[in-house]
Amino acid sequence: MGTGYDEETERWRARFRNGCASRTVLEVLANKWALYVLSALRRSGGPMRFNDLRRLLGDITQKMLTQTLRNLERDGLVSRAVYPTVPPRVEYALTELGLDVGTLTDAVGEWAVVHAPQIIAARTHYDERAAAGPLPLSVGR
Amino acid sequence: MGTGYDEETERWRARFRNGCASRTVLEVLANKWALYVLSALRRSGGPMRFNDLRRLLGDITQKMLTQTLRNLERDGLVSRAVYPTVPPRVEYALTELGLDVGTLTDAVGEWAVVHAPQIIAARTHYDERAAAGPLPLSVGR
DNA sequence: CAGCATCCTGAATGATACTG
DNA sequence: CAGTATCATTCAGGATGCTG
Repeated sequence: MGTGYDEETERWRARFRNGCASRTVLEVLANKWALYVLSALRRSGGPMRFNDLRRLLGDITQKMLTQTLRNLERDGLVSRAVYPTVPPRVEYALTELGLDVGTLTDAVGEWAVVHAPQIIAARTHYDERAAAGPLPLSVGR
Repeated sequence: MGTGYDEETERWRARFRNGCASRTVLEVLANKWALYVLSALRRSGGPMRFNDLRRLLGDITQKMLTQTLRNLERDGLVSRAVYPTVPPRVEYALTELGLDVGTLTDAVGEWAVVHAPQIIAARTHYDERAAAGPLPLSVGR
């Protein structure tokens, strides 16, 4: 009301005000290790123990693996089962939702394999021009 | 070599060592304003000026809009055209790559609309249980 | 084995003021 | 109009050491 925009624009803005569903999902997947953990669990096809994941991922710290797993559990993508044995046994697995997100990460992966090289190339190109200094006078640089 | 994993696992790890294409793409899209700027430019269907974007996005600061546009330009998703008039006129538009990424953000959006509510619900559920304190003795909490 | 607690660094985001 | 510059804040990520 009173923003000076037409109805359709107002609707567009309403959809994109913070809380947009896409950003919720992107924030989940953009965590540094989330994609790797999800992928590892997908690949195993069943539950994995903490140190199995840790070894498979190689250079992740315990803290980050714990944190990533907690977040994924909180978001309902991963389940955590504790068996009160000695030594302790904790198994992580994908939930239905976690399995389903695989369809999305696959889509991202397919797009990425094709286009990420173009993004990298664009960056290199941009950085080279930037290093060459500002252009003297240009239209549509 | 010498990590104790079989060939197939080694190949999996190689793909997911830092530099995985999916993460490059996710890092681009996960910036707080990237999705909104891309969406605004898509919606307009043509070039938009700096302050048009600023007004449309509402609560973005100049700094963040500038930074987001520079990043998107660097990544080859947005083009920047400067017209040396008085007052200055700068137009931003989607490149071919920027237009193409729309197919991906659409996919994210479709998945998100269906599943983001489940993620939100899982969080609420998790937080409620956490607030209730640790469970006394549980298997597979 | 599967973690938790602590401390630290750099990057992302933002508020504010100034400028060609 | 379309920025740049500076300062403050927050937080993700990580190194290290300890524990039920």
